[in-house]
Amino acid sequence: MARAATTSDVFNAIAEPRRREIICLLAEHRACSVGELVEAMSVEQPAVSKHLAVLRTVGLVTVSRHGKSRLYSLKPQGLKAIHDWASQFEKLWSRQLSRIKQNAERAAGARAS
Amino acid sequence: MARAATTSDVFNAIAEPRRREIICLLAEHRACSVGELVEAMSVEQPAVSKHLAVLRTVGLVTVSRHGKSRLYSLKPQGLKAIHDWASQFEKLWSRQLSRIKQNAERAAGARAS
DNA sequence: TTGACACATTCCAGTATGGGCATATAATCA
DNA sequence: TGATTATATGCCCATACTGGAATGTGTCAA
Repeated sequence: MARAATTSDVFNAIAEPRRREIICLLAEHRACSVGELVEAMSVEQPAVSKHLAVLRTVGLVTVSRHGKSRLYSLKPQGLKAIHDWASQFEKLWSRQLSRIKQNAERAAGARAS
Repeated sequence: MARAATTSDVFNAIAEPRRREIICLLAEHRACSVGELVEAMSVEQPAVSKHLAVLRTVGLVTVSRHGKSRLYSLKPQGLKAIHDWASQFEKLWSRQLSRIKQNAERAAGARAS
């Protein structure tokens, strides 16, 4: 079997750095045309269009036509899925972080005494 | 240019479903040997070892030798990075969700009157 | 209708993947 | 030491990806 399709789910879709960049740009500005994205990123137009197609098929963006151009906007619910998945492990990293902190404080105390 | 390496960052590493499964298993049990993972998942041992190698290179797991077997355990900080990235968009999806809810309530009110 | 513009799509090349299989390596035991 | 167990690694194949170049498609203006 080969690597899963980028369009198979949100996890695969956001693995690509350019697509995460697009997501950030769409989050900052309410909606962007393809041309605006091309200008903001340093990527050729066909590449941007392809990335947008991936994001569209996994439901992370929507399109609307406005004259000659198309406006893409973010559909953030898909990102919530990622967030929820990671939240599963929140206790683990906070516990670990507090342990690291405790160790550091204990070490500092030992040095002071 | 080709697709980014699975080992290039945490986002690419967790794109693969088996690797997410391994992460969940390691979160449930404190630590697992390769054999335990092989048994829990329905994947051959070499495949599991390769997935673990990917997770190791991106820093999501650590290994320790215990006799003949090796115990893998989760290093959850890497997952915090994912969580933090997604948190960036939290306002957007909560806003959208409340809007959807409002619309639903308004529609229900219109039907009632 | 023709031309120009904004995007989308197709084809190509180079690369890397994930699983299966065989095999190498490390550690324990008789 | 030799055998066995527990993993890791190397090789192969089919698959899929990303970017570039060229081309198709839809919309607007004159």
